[in-house]
This record gives sequence, C-alpha cells and structure tokens, in this order.
Amino acid sequence: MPLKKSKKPVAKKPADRRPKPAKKSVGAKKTSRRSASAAAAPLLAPAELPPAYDPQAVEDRIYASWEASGLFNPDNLPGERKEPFTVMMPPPNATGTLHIGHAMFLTIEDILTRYHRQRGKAALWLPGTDHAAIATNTKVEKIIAQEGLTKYDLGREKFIGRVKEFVAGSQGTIRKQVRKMGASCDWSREAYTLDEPRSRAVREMFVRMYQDGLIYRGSRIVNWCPRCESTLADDEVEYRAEKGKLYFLKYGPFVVATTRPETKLGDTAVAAHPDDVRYKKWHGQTITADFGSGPLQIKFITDSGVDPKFGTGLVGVTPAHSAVDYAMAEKNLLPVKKVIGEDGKMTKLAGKYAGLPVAEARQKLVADLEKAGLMDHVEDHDLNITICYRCGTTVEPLTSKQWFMDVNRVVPARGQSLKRLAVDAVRSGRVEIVPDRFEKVYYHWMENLRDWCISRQIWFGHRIPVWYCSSCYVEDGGEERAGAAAKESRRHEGVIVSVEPPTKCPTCGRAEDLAGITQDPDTLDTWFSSGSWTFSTLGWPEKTADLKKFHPTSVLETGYDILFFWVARMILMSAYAVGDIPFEKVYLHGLVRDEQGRKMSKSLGNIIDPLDVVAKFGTDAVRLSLIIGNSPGNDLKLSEEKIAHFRNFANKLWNIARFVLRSSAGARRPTSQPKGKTLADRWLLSRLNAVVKSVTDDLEAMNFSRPGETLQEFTWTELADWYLEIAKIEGQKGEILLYVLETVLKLWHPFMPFVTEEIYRLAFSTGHNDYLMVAPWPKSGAKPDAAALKEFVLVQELVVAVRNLRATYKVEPGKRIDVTLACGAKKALVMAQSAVISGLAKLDKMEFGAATGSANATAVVHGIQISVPLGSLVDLGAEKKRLAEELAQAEKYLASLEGKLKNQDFVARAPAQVVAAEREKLALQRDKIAKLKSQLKELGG
RNA sequence: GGGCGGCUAGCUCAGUUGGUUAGAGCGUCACAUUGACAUUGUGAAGGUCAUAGGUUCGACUCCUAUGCCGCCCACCA
Repeated sequence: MPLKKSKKPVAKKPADRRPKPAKKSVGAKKTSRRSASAAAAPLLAPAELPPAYDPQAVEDRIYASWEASGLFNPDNLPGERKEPFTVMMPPPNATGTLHIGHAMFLTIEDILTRYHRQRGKAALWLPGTDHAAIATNTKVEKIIAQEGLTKYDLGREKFIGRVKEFVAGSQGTIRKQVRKMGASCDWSREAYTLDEPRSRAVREMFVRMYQDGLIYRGSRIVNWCPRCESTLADDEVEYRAEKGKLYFLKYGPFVVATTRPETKLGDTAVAAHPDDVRYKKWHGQTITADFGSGPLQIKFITDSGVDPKFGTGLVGVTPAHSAVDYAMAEKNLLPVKKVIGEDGKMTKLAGKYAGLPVAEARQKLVADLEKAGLMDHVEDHDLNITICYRCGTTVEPLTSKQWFMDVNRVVPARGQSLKRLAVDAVRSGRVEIVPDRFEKVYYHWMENLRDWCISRQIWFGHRIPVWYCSSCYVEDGGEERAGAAAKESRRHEGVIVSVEPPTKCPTCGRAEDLAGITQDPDTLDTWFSSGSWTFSTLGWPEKTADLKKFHPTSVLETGYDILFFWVARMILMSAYAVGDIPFEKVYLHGLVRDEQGRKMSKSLGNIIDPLDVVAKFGTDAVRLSLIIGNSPGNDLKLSEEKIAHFRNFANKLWNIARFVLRSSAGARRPTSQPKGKTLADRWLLSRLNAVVKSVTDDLEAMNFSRPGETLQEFTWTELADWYLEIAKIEGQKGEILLYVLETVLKLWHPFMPFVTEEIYRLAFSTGHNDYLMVAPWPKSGAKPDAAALKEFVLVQELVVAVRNLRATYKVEPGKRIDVTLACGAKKALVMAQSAVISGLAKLDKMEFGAATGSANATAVVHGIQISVPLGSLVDLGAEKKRLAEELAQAEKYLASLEGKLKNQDFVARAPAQVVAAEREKLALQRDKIAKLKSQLKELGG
C-alpha cells in the first residue's frame, strides 16, 4: 500500500516547505512502483482509493512534486516550445497577508498559465512582491508606534531596517499562500520591486527620462498629506463628503464665496466667467483686498470654468492651494503665494496668522473678519474634502518643489508624448482591455492626465538617483510664478542625475570631498517601479534572452481598481523604455464581496480568509468558487455554501475516478479516441468532443466561468449520472471510460489542479516527470454525431417520463414495473435501447403496442405513449386531472405554434430552418394531444 | 455635473452575433441508504426576464425614455 504509507507523513509537513529539486520522494516511490508494469493499464486497485477525496492529504505533496519537477520554469518544459505565453503576477504588497481577492487573481492567472502550458506553449508566470512604499511605510510606522516610537526616534537607517525586516516576514507569508493556492508560477524568476535588479532598472529609467527631458524638478501644486509628510499622486487621494460652511467675504469691491477663508490670504487673482455681464468692466483690472494681513494685489481674470450661478459668480484664485486655481494661474502667469506650509501651519506670508495650524488660523480669521465687518454672511454647504487614500488624513493642496514626469512633452526617440503613446497603444488595438467598457474609462483618464508627481518624502522606497553639489547648486528662491518657469530643473548646474553614485561633480570637478555632494532625500512613487514590472522582471535594461522571448507579455490580469494606478503606468513606461506595449491583453476582474454584497473588512468581521476556507474545503473548491458564476469586471459574491458545493464536486470527480478504475481493470489506456459501440457510447463521445471545443473556445476568449459550468454539467450530469449508470448496465467500457476520464482530467486541470493531478498520478502517470500539468490539451477534431445526440435525448426523456410516473404514484424505488409503449416509427430505436431504458427506469417487462385497460398511468414523450399498468395504485380521478392539465398545456403550446405558422410574414421571412423546426414541433404536439385525448377517453373523461 | 454597470426562480448568477415551452447551483418539498460518491441519487414546485414605449414576422437579447441599486470620474470655489 504505497499510497497510504506516503500519504500521512507528507500531509503533516508544513505548507511552506520549499522542496529541493534533488529530493524526489514522491516521484521516486512512484517510479519504482510503476516501472514494472509499463503504461498500459491503470496501476492502482481502486480499493486503495479512500471513498472521499481528502485535499489536506494531497495538496502540499502534489505542489512539492510539481515544484521539484522544475516544470513551472518554461525552460524545463518538454518538447520544442517556440511560442511564449507570459503573465506577470501583479505583485502583492509586502504589507501582510493575502486576502480572498488575491486568491481570485491567483486562480485566474493559474488557469491561463496551465491552459497555455498544456497547449504546448513556453508558459511563464512570473511571481513577485511589491515594496508598496507608502503603504508599507505607514504600516511599520503603526507597528513601532505600539512600542511608543516614531520613525524619527529610530532615524532613517534604523527605520528602514525595521521595514526590511517586516517585508521579509510578509514575503515569506505571501510565498506560502501563493503556493497553497496551487499557483504554477516560476519561482526561479521571482522578483521584488525593491531588489537590486529592479532598483537598477528604476534608476536607469529615471536617468534616461531625465536626460530626455521627461523628468524635471519644479515647484508645482501637489497633494500633500500632512500625516504621511509626503506628496501623493492625483489618483492617490480619495474624497469624503462633509458638512461645511460657505463663507461670503467682502473682497475689495466684491463679495466672494469660499469654503476655506484662510487660503484667501494667498489669493493673487479673482475670476469670473468671461460672459458674466456683472463683472465685464473689471476684466483685466487689479483690485486691492485686505483680510487682515495687509492689502493684497488681486488681478481680475476670466475663466470659462467659473460657474456664474454659484455664490456670487466670483472665485478667489489661490494658486498655491488649489489645483484648479493653479491651472488658472498657469494660464495667466499669476504669482503663487504659499500661505500654508508642509507642516500644516500658516507660513510667514500669512502675516499675523503665521505659525498657526490651518484649523486655528481659519477660526481666528473668521472671527477677525466678522469683527471687522468683512464677513457678508455664512451658509451651510456640503463639500467633498480630499483625503489620503492610505491614512484618511485631509490632504492639503499646496505648491512644493518636487520631481515630476512630463506626460505632454514629446519623447525624442518616439516622436510623441507619453500621453499620446499610451492612448495610441489601446486605441490602435495593440492592447485590448477585457471587458472593453474599461477602454473608454482608460481614454478618459489618460487624456486628462497631468504631469505626474513622482517624488515622495517617505523613507522607504527607491531613493531618487539625484545628487546636489553644494558648491554649484543654488536653490531658487524668491517669488514663485506659475507657468513655464516652474519647470526649472530640466537641467540645472550642480544637479547630478546618475544611475550609480557620482564620484565627482561634473560642473566643478569636486571629487575628494564627497561630503559636499548629497543625495536627494526623497524616494520615488511606488508606481514608478511597478510601472516597469513587465520588463524589469525580465532583466531590462540588459538585453536579456528572457526579455526578447517573453516581452510583450500575453495577458495582464488584475483588478479594475488599479487600472489607473498600475495598468496605465505600465503602458506609459513600457512605451518609453522598450518602445512597445507591455501586454497584449488586459483582463480586469472584480472585487470579492461577502454574500450580501458588502466589501469584506475587518470591522464588519465578514472577511473570508483564503487559508481558512482552503483548509476547510480544499484549494480546488475555493478556486472554482472564485471562478464560476463570475464574469470579468464584475464583483463576486462569495459564501461558504458556494465553496462547499465545489468541495462536493471535487469529491464527485474523485469518485468518478474510483468507479472508472474499478470498471476498467485490465483495459488498455487508449492513445486515441475509441470507437463507440452503443448509442450511449456514441452519445457520450460526441458530447465530449463538443465539450472540448466549447471549453477551448471559451478559454481562448478568456472566459472562465462558462467552461467551468460546461465541464461541471458534463462531468456530473452526463458522465456520472447518465453514462456511468449505463456502463453498469452495458458493461465492457474500460477503454472508453479511461479515455473519457483522462480527457476530462486534462480539461479540468487548469481549474482544479490538485485533485486532477492526484487522480492522474494514480490512474495514468508512468512516473518519470509524467504530470497532468504538462499533458497535452485535448483536441476537438471529430464532428458531432447528430443522430446519436438526438436519439439519446429520446432515451433520456423516456426514462425521465417513467421515473416521473413512478414518483407520482409512489412506486417503491426498488420495485420493477411493466410498461407498454406505443412507439410508432421509433420502435426499432426503443427496442435496441431496451436494456438501457429498462435498467435506468427499473422496468421488468417492456411491451409494444397500445395499452389496454384503464388502470394505466400515461405520459407522452417524443410521440411515444408510455403506459404503466399500475392496477389499484392508479387513482382514476387524479390521473384524469393530471392528464387534463398536461393536455391543456400542450394545447396552449400548440395554439402558439399554430399562430406562428399561420403568420405569412413569419413563414416568408424567417429562415427556412427555423420554420421547419416549428413545423416539426407542431406535428409532435398534435400527436401528443391526440394520444392524451384518447387516453382520457379510455379513462372515461 | 459627466460616465459606467446591474435589475432574469426565495438566494447567487448563466443566457455572445434576435428564433428554447427562459436555464444552472443553493434553498424548498417528496422519495430513496449493502459498495464509485449521502460531500449521494430520483422526481417536483418555483420566473408576465425592473417599468413604459419603439424597431422586427419574431425581443430576455436591439433602440428610446423612466425607476430603483452600485461604482467611477469631475474644478462647483
């Protein structure tokens, strides 16, 4: 009993055991046992298979054997594999553990990878993790806060040490969990956005873009999170509705409405709509306003974005603290007056309010204005405040000297701006987004993209590869002005931008005293590094063989929630760096929600932990539950009941295998599709071919739910419930059963890799790295046997009709009954199938001809009248009622068919096929009605 | 303010070029337990496909409105 011996100890091993290729415990046993008996027959007596599939006893062992086989690495795959299939795993944030959403994407990507691997491609699925700069930084700040520490207590070096420690632990957990899901990714190529090769790629990218003038340093408006003490990208802010006030201030000769009076100290203009007649005479003038910190020179400008109906139709323009206002300032070359600093306090430009936190400054200013009679009135107002997507703190828009990526400047080598390149990649069809409705969303976002602020003031991340020479570099000072001048540092003396740390200043030659050359303290936006993920993982900037072979990648599979953050950035950066698309297709999945459709969250306590449900139901069941019943771009509602259903299904498949193995003892394993001998054989094989085609077509179209449903229906209903039952009657089906089982395993394997691989190992594997994982995908060559399909349906319906009668009259399930069939032209078919029909319907005698006597229960199917003499069991009244109901229904249907066929337009315009089908239905209904009527007459109705 | 998605059986969802008596799973009801499987089998009940129009011989499917529910984007100071 080698199976049982090998099972227990392996199952106890921890999931995280990283198997060493040399140690082939499973393979070795299998090989020695197998080598004696060649490949002809199943090698395991079915008695050795436990009656229930036990995922816990199988999964870790199977995964370890896959990993040991080296077959996750495309370089090791058998045969000549010219065509690559590449998926880059969206690197999970190294901030903790995986949730059920990760389990979903792992499943989808694994299905894709396994399918294409079976199709004979060089399938590469490259795993990795993301350092997730702000998220991880914030997380570790929280952790050390529990020790009563801040990052400043530790200092930069020590703090980063703590982060690295945390990340290492998190990565270990993630690796374990990814394996637990059965992911067939190539661990030998695992990458991390902050490891050395990726860091080098980031620096290289930065330097090249700087040299091409696409990265510049300038003082522009950014989103500033006072808690994180860092900038945020435009898409890293979220909104929260809040009740606020709208203050109407006396503003020189006007009244201007504002929600943030304290920012008015930084106003440099006031704007009206150009067509607003009330203010025409002020256009171009300069007025003076004073809010208590001295007179302000305010230019009157016009902007079509101003809504004349809101407030007084005037906007106080505060370039330093509003993105909209900054845009107006750029157009009008207005001065920028920064009254709020990065510390969240008023600057010295705020006069007497300098040094006050923003909230206090507002209170004081409002009080002062009221005192001075400068407050016209105050209204309640609903407003959307911007908050940090990581910590929820109110974001302060302010101008700051940062590094930006210019998305509108023409890329020298490409002749177009980054924005245009990224739009065209999708517009041209080279990148296809599934579902396609997201293409519109993508265009809209990309067209409105502004220069991307890429510098962050957090400590953890890629340090900006820029150094400043203290001898040559002079910070700009003085008054700022919006517009072209803000992009000051495309080139600047004393600014050294370099992949490797500089050894001397290129301007002054300063070398010995490197203390005078200091690196920019800032780090890069995390998306800057993940934007290069598709090619940095393959060795870029080196011209590696991997890069040549596997890029552009085939499919990028990720959640629709990071379409902008990540997908768009990858298209942008790939267009720049490699002059190509990063992937051919984008498949966007939805969110996993709880059974009530709520987001899963710790506070709601409705989180489904993938490891919990995997332990409870098995990985295969969890995988299916995340795939079936879901379509791209739509959210999925998940419940344990659903997972339990697929646990049951995995067990069903297991038991189908047990049955097949015990029924096929001594049979040869066919190398091609056997010929069917009986109607049931021909039906099943024909159905199987149709299923192969349908599943293949669906997977090619990246449709995962439907092939799962198709396979489930075929496996459970057609194969198990019908064919296996017939096999018990007809016998002698060893070869067909083995063939169908093997084919079904191959088809199911991408969806449920563990149970299928285990069955394959027990039933078919010859050892020697013979894994289902690399078994060729079935071909769907044969044409459907239309006659067999049609005839078998008749047999099925006949059987169901008899079962129905039995259930209606509560005939004991075990009892065999007699039946009289009036078959007409179908007699030959029914006679030929009499053994099957009798077996499935538990018949004793089957007679042909018209039934006699009134003690019959009757049904009509496909023109065949079934009469079951039930003697005293038949309640004549009830039977009459039942038949009358059936007759009424049939007549109703007949009437609709007649109506349709009487319609000359239908007959003339509908396709001939459709009309003919309707005519056939009509004839069948008429026949049925006649038979039902005569039976009713017989009963005296 | 602009845009997108959903609305099909009690629940979760299929329904891909317009032609089925609208399907599945779960749940419900009835019955069945000596070998592939009770993590099962057999049978049944259950829907005017959100509403109103329109196009068409024919609409769950296409078009136009409307109503809920959800999401995304946006500069209403």
